[in-house]
Amino acid sequence: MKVSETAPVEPAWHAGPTMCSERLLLEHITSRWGVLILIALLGRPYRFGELRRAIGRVTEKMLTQTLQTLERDGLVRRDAKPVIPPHVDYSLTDLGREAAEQIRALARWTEERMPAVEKARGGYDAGRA
Amino acid sequence: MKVSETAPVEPAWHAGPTMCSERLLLEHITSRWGVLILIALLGRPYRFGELRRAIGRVTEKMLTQTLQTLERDGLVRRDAKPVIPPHVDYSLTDLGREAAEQIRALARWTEERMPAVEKARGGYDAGRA
DNA sequence: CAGCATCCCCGCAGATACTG
DNA sequence: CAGTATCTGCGGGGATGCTG
Repeated sequence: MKVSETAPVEPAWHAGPTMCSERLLLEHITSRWGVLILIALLGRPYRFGELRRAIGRVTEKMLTQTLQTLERDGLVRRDAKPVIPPHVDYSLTDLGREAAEQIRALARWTEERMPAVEKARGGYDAGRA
Repeated sequence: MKVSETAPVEPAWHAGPTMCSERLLLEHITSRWGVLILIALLGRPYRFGELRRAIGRVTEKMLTQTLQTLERDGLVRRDAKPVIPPHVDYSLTDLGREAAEQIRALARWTEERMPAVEKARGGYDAGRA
């Protein structure tokens, strides 16, 4: 889908067993843990365990998985220092910083507009009861 | 999570059986069909079937479901005219327009940066083979 | 410390059929 | 035309255990 044109929406941008790569990238960025990782790294680089504690309630598996996905997309840089015990730093690439800033803006927007949304939800639910 | 502060990331913003409402809102906006609906409606109002055809490959169920979610969040306005056959118009609220513009910006960003991302993916995959 | 390998569950998307 | 209702699968994500 060329979102540069507003409408009509070109099909096949999105779904199916073969989801297109743009849609996949968007999926990665806006994913549950992707959002939090990007925003955290916008502050400063983090080590693995440190990031885990900072985010909270994320399993090692999901953190690893998401970090790998973001690294593969070129958004996160993985810097493994060959020492014992292992020391791995994660930081944003320039590309990642761009993405992170956009997603942070969106996250902030949801915070700002949450009262309005909550009100709308209340009204909607009331109209059905 | 207060994303206004960059780090550390406050836990419990996100996951669990009880996902917080901000996170839910973000989920709705960035969802598979949510993105496409918002972007389409940014162009002009649509009728149900018209929207269905414009987006393509979306089942009635998912379109209905996503529209209801977005309506409940106060992003989409549903205008049902009491005629036979039924005639229902969907359009963006002011809140919805704000969200849609942000998501369109993000979608456009993914398009612009896709070459760089593809390149990064190639490099990453090459390094493992 | 920073992962990888497995198992397992339930939630959401798709398919299908029906209705005001 | 614009939905609702029900069934089913499959895979994302959590829990747990192991490793260099």
